[in-house]
Amino acid sequence: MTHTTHDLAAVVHRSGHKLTPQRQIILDTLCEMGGHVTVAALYERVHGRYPAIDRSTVYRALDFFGELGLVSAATIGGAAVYEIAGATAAGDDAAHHHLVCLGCGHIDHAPGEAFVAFAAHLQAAHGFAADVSRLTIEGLCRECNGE
Amino acid sequence: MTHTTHDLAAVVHRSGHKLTPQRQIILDTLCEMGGHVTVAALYERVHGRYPAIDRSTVYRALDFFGELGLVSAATIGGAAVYEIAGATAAGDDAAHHHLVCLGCGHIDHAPGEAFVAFAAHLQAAHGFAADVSRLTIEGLCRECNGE
DNA sequence: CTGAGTGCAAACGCTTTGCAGACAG
DNA sequence: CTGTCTGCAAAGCGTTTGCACTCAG
Repeated sequence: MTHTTHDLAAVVHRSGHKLTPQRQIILDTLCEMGGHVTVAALYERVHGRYPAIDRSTVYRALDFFGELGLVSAATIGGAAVYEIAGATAAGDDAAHHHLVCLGCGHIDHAPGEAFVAFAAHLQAAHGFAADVSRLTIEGLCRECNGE
Repeated sequence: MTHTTHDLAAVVHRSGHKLTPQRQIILDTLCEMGGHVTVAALYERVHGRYPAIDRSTVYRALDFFGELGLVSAATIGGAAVYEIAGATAAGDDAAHHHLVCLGCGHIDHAPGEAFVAFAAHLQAAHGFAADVSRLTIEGLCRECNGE
Protein backbone atom coordinates (compact mmCIF):
# COMPACT_ATOMS: atom_id res chain seq x y z
CA MET A 1 0.00 0.00 0.00
CA THR A 2 1.12 3.43 -0.73
CA HIS A 3 -0.23 4.93 2.42
CA THR A 4 -1.81 3.74 5.59
CA THR A 5 -4.27 5.88 7.45
CA HIS A 6 -1.68 5.89 10.14
CA ASP A 7 1.32 7.50 8.48
CA LEU A 8 -1.01 9.85 6.72
CA ALA A 9 -2.19 11.44 9.92
CA ALA A 10 1.40 11.75 11.03
CA VAL A 11 2.58 13.35 7.83
CA VAL A 12 -0.30 15.77 7.72
CA HIS A 13 0.04 16.76 11.32
CA ARG A 14 3.75 17.19 11.04
CA SER A 15 3.09 19.77 8.39
CA GLY A 16 0.95 21.67 10.84
CA HIS A 17 -2.28 20.94 9.07
CA LYS A 18 -5.38 18.94 9.78
CA LEU A 19 -6.50 15.58 8.61
CA THR A 20 -10.14 15.84 7.67
CA PRO A 21 -12.35 13.02 6.46
CA GLN A 22 -12.63 14.79 3.12
CA ARG A 23 -8.91 14.66 2.64
CA GLN A 24 -8.77 11.01 3.58
CA ILE A 25 -11.57 10.16 1.20
CA ILE A 26 -10.00 12.06 -1.64
CA LEU A 27 -6.60 10.51 -1.15
CA ASP A 28 -8.06 7.03 -0.71
CA THR A 29 -10.11 7.37 -3.84
CA LEU A 30 -7.18 8.61 -5.85
CA CYS A 31 -5.16 5.72 -4.51
CA GLU A 32 -7.79 3.15 -5.35
CA MET A 33 -8.34 4.50 -8.85
CA GLY A 34 -4.72 3.87 -9.65
CA GLY A 35 -2.41 6.48 -11.10
CA HIS A 36 -3.23 9.18 -13.60
CA VAL A 37 -6.61 10.47 -12.67
CA THR A 38 -8.36 13.54 -13.98
CA VAL A 39 -9.80 15.97 -11.51
CA ALA A 40 -13.12 15.42 -13.18
CA ALA A 41 -12.95 11.65 -12.80
CA LEU A 42 -11.76 11.85 -9.24
CA TYR A 43 -14.43 14.32 -8.30
CA GLU A 44 -17.12 12.26 -9.98
CA ARG A 45 -16.16 9.23 -7.98
CA VAL A 46 -15.72 11.03 -4.70
CA HIS A 47 -18.89 13.00 -5.13
CA GLY A 48 -20.73 9.84 -6.12
CA ARG A 49 -20.16 8.37 -2.70
CA TYR A 50 -20.08 11.53 -0.66
CA PRO A 51 -22.30 14.05 -2.39
CA ALA A 52 -21.50 16.66 0.20
CA ILE A 53 -17.91 16.92 -0.93
CA ASP A 54 -17.41 19.85 -3.20
CA ARG A 55 -15.30 20.24 -6.30
CA SER A 56 -13.31 23.00 -4.73
CA THR A 57 -12.45 20.73 -1.85
CA VAL A 58 -11.03 18.20 -4.29
CA TYR A 59 -8.90 20.86 -5.92
CA ARG A 60 -7.71 22.12 -2.59
CA ALA A 61 -6.96 18.65 -1.32
CA LEU A 62 -4.99 17.71 -4.42
CA ASP A 63 -3.07 20.90 -4.13
CA PHE A 64 -2.45 20.25 -0.48
CA PHE A 65 -1.25 16.69 -1.00
CA GLY A 66 0.87 17.91 -3.83
CA GLU A 67 2.69 20.25 -1.48
CA LEU A 68 3.15 17.42 0.97
CA GLY A 69 4.64 15.37 -1.81
CA LEU A 70 2.03 12.64 -1.50
CA VAL A 71 0.47 13.33 -4.84
CA SER A 72 2.12 14.41 -8.03
CA ALA A 73 0.54 16.33 -10.84
CA ALA A 74 1.20 16.21 -14.54
CA THR A 75 -0.24 18.03 -17.49
CA ILE A 76 -0.88 15.67 -20.33
CA GLY A 77 -2.37 16.91 -23.52
CA GLY A 78 -3.64 20.01 -21.81
CA ALA A 79 -5.43 18.04 -19.13
CA ALA A 80 -4.33 18.04 -15.52
CA VAL A 81 -3.69 14.55 -14.25
CA TYR A 82 -2.89 13.43 -10.73
CA GLU A 83 -1.41 10.32 -9.26
CA ILE A 84 -0.13 8.99 -6.00
CA ALA A 85 3.51 9.94 -5.77
CA GLY A 86 5.81 6.96 -6.01
CA ALA A 87 3.28 4.88 -7.92
CA THR A 88 6.21 3.68 -9.97
CA ALA A 89 6.43 0.32 -8.26
CA ALA A 90 9.62 1.16 -6.42
CA GLY A 91 9.21 3.33 -3.40
CA ASP A 92 11.79 5.83 -4.57
CA ASP A 93 10.37 8.84 -6.30
CA ALA A 94 13.11 8.79 -8.90
CA ALA A 95 11.87 7.72 -12.28
CA HIS A 96 8.63 9.24 -13.38
CA HIS A 97 8.36 9.00 -17.10
CA HIS A 98 4.97 9.00 -18.68
CA LEU A 99 4.31 7.11 -21.84
CA VAL A 100 1.03 8.42 -23.14
CA CYS A 101 -0.62 6.36 -25.82
CA LEU A 102 -2.28 8.52 -28.43
CA GLY A 103 -4.35 5.53 -29.46
CA CYS A 104 -6.02 4.23 -26.35
CA GLY A 105 -5.14 7.11 -24.10
CA HIS A 106 -3.55 4.93 -21.50
CA ILE A 107 -0.61 6.16 -19.56
CA ASP A 108 2.28 3.98 -18.53
CA HIS A 109 5.40 4.53 -16.60
CA ALA A 110 8.81 3.74 -17.91
CA PRO A 111 11.93 3.05 -15.88
CA GLY A 112 15.00 5.25 -16.07
CA GLU A 113 17.73 3.61 -18.09
CA ALA A 114 17.46 5.08 -21.55
CA PHE A 115 16.41 8.41 -20.15
CA VAL A 116 19.64 8.87 -18.30
CA ALA A 117 21.77 8.27 -21.36
CA PHE A 118 19.47 10.51 -23.29
CA ALA A 119 19.78 13.29 -20.75
CA ALA A 120 23.53 12.92 -20.78
CA HIS A 121 23.51 13.40 -24.51
CA LEU A 122 21.46 16.56 -24.28
CA GLN A 123 23.79 17.83 -21.60
CA ALA A 124 26.81 17.24 -23.79
CA ALA A 125 25.35 18.52 -27.03
CA HIS A 126 23.36 21.49 -25.73
CA GLY A 127 24.48 22.11 -22.20
CA PHE A 128 20.86 21.54 -21.41
CA ALA A 129 20.27 19.86 -18.08
CA ALA A 130 17.11 17.98 -18.86
CA ASP A 131 14.77 17.30 -16.00
CA VAL A 132 14.20 13.79 -17.20
CA SER A 133 12.31 12.91 -14.05
CA ARG A 134 9.09 14.50 -15.25
CA LEU A 135 9.14 13.57 -18.86
CA THR A 136 6.02 12.87 -20.84
CA ILE A 137 6.27 11.09 -24.13
CA GLU A 138 3.48 10.57 -26.58
CA GLY A 139 3.23 7.69 -28.98
CA LEU A 140 1.50 4.40 -29.51
CA CYS A 141 1.62 1.57 -27.04
CA ARG A 142 2.35 -2.00 -28.03
CA GLU A 143 -1.30 -2.86 -28.57
CA CYS A 144 -2.29 0.22 -30.51
CA ASN A 145 0.88 0.07 -32.56
CA GLY A 146 0.50 -3.58 -33.33
CA GLU A 147 -2.87 -3.47 -35.05
CA MET B 1 12.16 33.80 -44.90
CA THR B 2 9.67 31.27 -43.94
CA HIS B 3 6.90 32.58 -46.12
CA THR B 4 6.49 35.20 -48.77
CA THR B 5 3.20 36.92 -49.29
CA HIS B 6 3.25 35.23 -52.61
CA ASP B 7 3.35 31.56 -51.70
CA LEU B 8 1.00 32.28 -48.88
CA ALA B 9 -1.78 33.37 -51.17
CA ALA B 10 -1.19 30.31 -53.29
CA VAL B 11 -1.25 27.89 -50.39
CA VAL B 12 -4.34 29.43 -48.88
CA HIS B 13 -6.20 29.52 -52.15
CA ARG B 14 -5.26 26.00 -53.00
CA SER B 15 -6.96 24.91 -49.82
CA GLY B 16 -10.12 26.56 -51.05
CA HIS B 17 -10.04 29.35 -48.51
CA LYS B 18 -9.52 33.05 -48.56
CA LEU B 19 -6.56 35.18 -47.76
CA THR B 20 -7.75 38.09 -45.69
CA PRO B 21 -5.63 40.94 -44.41
CA GLN B 22 -6.31 39.73 -40.88
CA ARG B 23 -4.75 36.40 -41.66
CA GLN B 24 -1.75 37.98 -43.27
CA ILE B 25 -1.24 40.28 -40.34
CA ILE B 26 -1.53 37.48 -37.84
CA LEU B 27 0.86 35.23 -39.67
CA ASP B 28 3.33 38.03 -40.29
CA THR B 29 3.27 39.04 -36.68
CA LEU B 30 3.77 35.48 -35.51
CA CYS B 31 6.64 35.19 -37.95
CA GLU B 32 8.28 38.38 -36.84
CA MET B 33 7.95 37.54 -33.16
CA GLY B 34 9.98 34.41 -33.66
CA GLY B 35 8.88 30.98 -32.55
CA HIS B 36 6.95 30.04 -29.46
CA VAL B 37 4.37 32.71 -29.00
CA THR B 38 1.46 32.72 -26.63
CA VAL B 39 -1.95 33.54 -28.00
CA ALA B 40 -2.09 36.33 -25.49
CA ALA B 41 1.23 37.80 -26.63
CA LEU B 42 0.36 37.45 -30.27
CA TYR B 43 -3.03 39.01 -29.81
CA GLU B 44 -1.62 41.85 -27.80
CA ARG B 45 0.81 42.69 -30.55
CA VAL B 46 -1.64 42.29 -33.37
CA HIS B 47 -4.35 44.18 -31.60
CA GLY B 48 -1.87 46.88 -30.69
CA ARG B 49 -1.40 47.75 -34.33
CA TYR B 50 -4.80 46.83 -35.65
CA PRO B 51 -7.29 47.37 -32.85
CA ALA B 52 -10.11 46.15 -35.00
CA ILE B 53 -8.78 42.62 -35.03
CA ASP B 54 -10.52 40.48 -32.52
CA ARG B 55 -9.21 37.79 -30.23
CA SER B 56 -11.46 35.22 -31.78
CA THR B 57 -10.02 36.02 -35.16
CA VAL B 58 -6.55 35.29 -33.85
CA TYR B 59 -7.69 31.94 -32.49
CA ARG B 60 -9.42 31.08 -35.73
CA ALA B 61 -6.46 32.13 -37.82
CA LEU B 62 -4.02 30.11 -35.76
CA ASP B 63 -6.30 27.15 -36.03
CA PHE B 64 -6.61 27.68 -39.74
CA PHE B 65 -2.87 27.98 -40.33
CA GLY B 66 -2.40 24.97 -38.15
CA GLU B 67 -4.56 22.92 -40.46
CA LEU B 68 -2.63 24.22 -43.42
CA GLY B 69 0.54 23.12 -41.71
CA LEU B 70 1.99 26.62 -41.70
CA VAL B 71 1.85 26.98 -37.97
CA SER B 72 2.39 24.37 -35.33
CA ALA B 73 1.01 24.37 -31.84
CA ALA B 74 2.45 22.99 -28.66
CA THR B 75 1.25 22.87 -25.11
CA ILE B 76 4.02 23.72 -22.74
CA GLY B 77 3.40 23.83 -19.05
CA GLY B 78 -0.31 24.11 -19.59
CA ALA B 79 0.05 27.08 -21.90
CA ALA B 80 -0.70 26.93 -25.59
CA VAL B 81 2.21 28.07 -27.68
CA TYR B 82 2.40 28.63 -31.41
CA GLU B 83 5.24 28.90 -33.86
CA ILE B 84 5.87 29.05 -37.55
CA ALA B 85 6.16 25.48 -38.74
CA GLY B 86 9.64 24.57 -39.85
CA ALA B 87 11.25 27.18 -37.65
CA THR B 88 13.88 24.56 -36.95
CA ALA B 89 16.43 26.05 -39.29
CA ALA B 90 16.15 23.28 -41.85
CA GLY B 91 13.13 23.47 -44.05
CA ASP B 92 12.07 19.93 -43.32
CA ASP B 93 9.40 19.58 -40.71
CA ALA B 94 11.16 16.61 -39.19
CA ALA B 95 12.73 17.40 -35.87
CA HIS B 96 10.62 19.41 -33.50
CA HIS B 97 11.88 18.91 -30.03
CA HIS B 98 11.32 21.57 -27.47
CA LEU B 99 13.79 22.20 -24.72
CA VAL B 100 11.96 24.30 -22.19
CA CYS B 101 14.11 26.00 -19.60
CA LEU B 102 12.48 26.04 -16.20
CA GLY B 103 14.81 28.81 -15.20
CA CYS B 104 14.45 31.53 -17.79
CA GLY B 105 11.43 30.11 -19.56
CA HIS B 106 13.08 30.15 -22.92
CA ILE B 107 12.33 27.48 -25.42
CA ASP B 108 14.89 25.99 -27.74
CA HIS B 109 14.80 23.45 -30.46
CA ALA B 110 16.99 20.41 -30.53
CA PRO B 111 17.92 18.35 -33.56
CA GLY B 112 16.99 14.71 -33.88
CA GLU B 113 19.99 12.47 -33.30
CA ALA B 114 19.71 11.34 -29.71
CA PHE B 115 15.95 11.26 -29.94
CA VAL B 116 15.97 8.60 -32.57
CA ALA B 117 18.18 6.28 -30.57
CA PHE B 118 16.07 7.02 -27.57
CA ALA B 119 12.87 6.18 -29.40
CA ALA B 120 14.39 2.95 -30.64
CA HIS B 121 15.21 1.99 -27.11
CA LEU B 122 11.65 2.61 -25.96
CA GLN B 123 10.39 0.60 -28.88
CA ALA B 124 12.60 -2.34 -27.97
CA ALA B 125 12.05 -2.23 -24.25
CA HIS B 126 8.35 -1.35 -24.14
CA GLY B 127 6.99 -1.88 -27.61
CA PHE B 128 6.09 1.76 -27.31
CA ALA B 129 6.33 3.66 -30.59
CA ALA B 130 7.22 7.07 -29.26
CA ASP B 131 6.18 10.05 -31.31
CA VAL B 132 9.50 11.71 -30.76
CA SER B 133 8.68 14.42 -33.25
CA ARG B 134 6.61 16.40 -30.79
CA LEU B 135 8.61 15.96 -27.68
CA THR B 136 8.87 18.59 -25.01
CA ILE B 137 11.58 18.35 -22.43
CA GLU B 138 11.91 20.51 -19.38
CA GLY B 139 15.15 21.33 -17.67
CA LEU B 140 17.72 24.05 -17.30
CA CYS B 141 19.50 25.63 -20.19
CA ARG B 142 23.25 26.20 -20.25
CA GLU B 143 23.00 29.67 -18.74
CA CYS B 144 20.54 28.87 -15.99
CA ASN B 145 22.34 25.67 -15.16
CA GLY B 146 25.74 27.27 -15.11
CA GLU B 147 25.14 29.81 -12.39
C1' DC C 1 -22.71 37.60 -56.49
C1' DT C 2 -21.79 34.11 -52.79
C1' DG C 3 -19.85 31.83 -49.32
C1' DA C 4 -15.82 32.15 -46.38
C1' DG C 5 -14.32 35.12 -42.87
C1' DT C 6 -14.99 38.81 -39.54
C1' DG C 7 -16.30 41.35 -35.13
C1' DC C 8 -19.08 41.31 -31.40
C1' DA C 9 -20.93 39.41 -27.42
C1' DA C 10 -22.21 35.79 -25.01
C1' DA C 11 -21.38 30.97 -23.49
C1' DC C 12 -18.17 27.69 -22.18
C1' DG C 13 -15.35 24.40 -19.13
C1' DC C 14 -12.07 24.26 -15.84
C1' DT C 15 -10.06 26.26 -11.95
C1' DT C 16 -9.72 29.64 -8.24
C1' DT C 17 -11.46 32.66 -4.64
C1' DG C 18 -14.28 35.15 -0.73
C1' DC C 19 -16.96 34.25 2.72
C1' DA C 20 -19.51 32.45 6.89
C1' DG C 21 -19.98 28.48 9.28
C1' DA C 22 -18.05 23.75 10.89
C1' DC C 23 -14.84 20.91 13.11
C1' DA C 24 -10.03 18.78 13.99
C1' DG C 25 -6.53 19.60 17.28
C1' DC D 1 -11.23 27.33 22.17
C1' DT D 2 -8.70 28.55 17.75
C1' DG D 3 -7.39 28.42 13.36
C1' DT D 4 -7.77 25.29 9.55
C1' DC D 5 -10.86 23.50 6.44
C1' DT D 6 -15.26 23.08 4.32
C1' DG D 7 -19.32 24.13 1.19
C1' DC D 8 -21.42 27.34 -1.35
C1' DA D 9 -21.69 30.61 -4.81
C1' DA D 10 -19.58 33.63 -7.61
C1' DA D 11 -15.76 35.24 -10.20
C1' DG D 12 -11.88 34.40 -13.17
C1' DC D 13 -9.29 32.76 -17.06
C1' DG D 14 -8.42 31.22 -21.76
C1' DT D 15 -11.00 29.44 -25.38
C1' DT D 16 -15.04 28.57 -28.29
C1' DT D 17 -19.44 29.58 -30.49
C1' DG D 18 -23.79 31.88 -32.69
C1' DC D 19 -25.00 35.57 -35.12
C1' DA D 20 -25.55 39.13 -38.70
C1' DC D 21 -22.57 41.65 -41.48
C1' DT D 22 -18.51 42.19 -44.65
C1' DC D 23 -15.49 41.38 -48.23
C1' DA D 24 -12.25 38.36 -51.04
C1' DG D 25 -12.76 35.63 -55.06
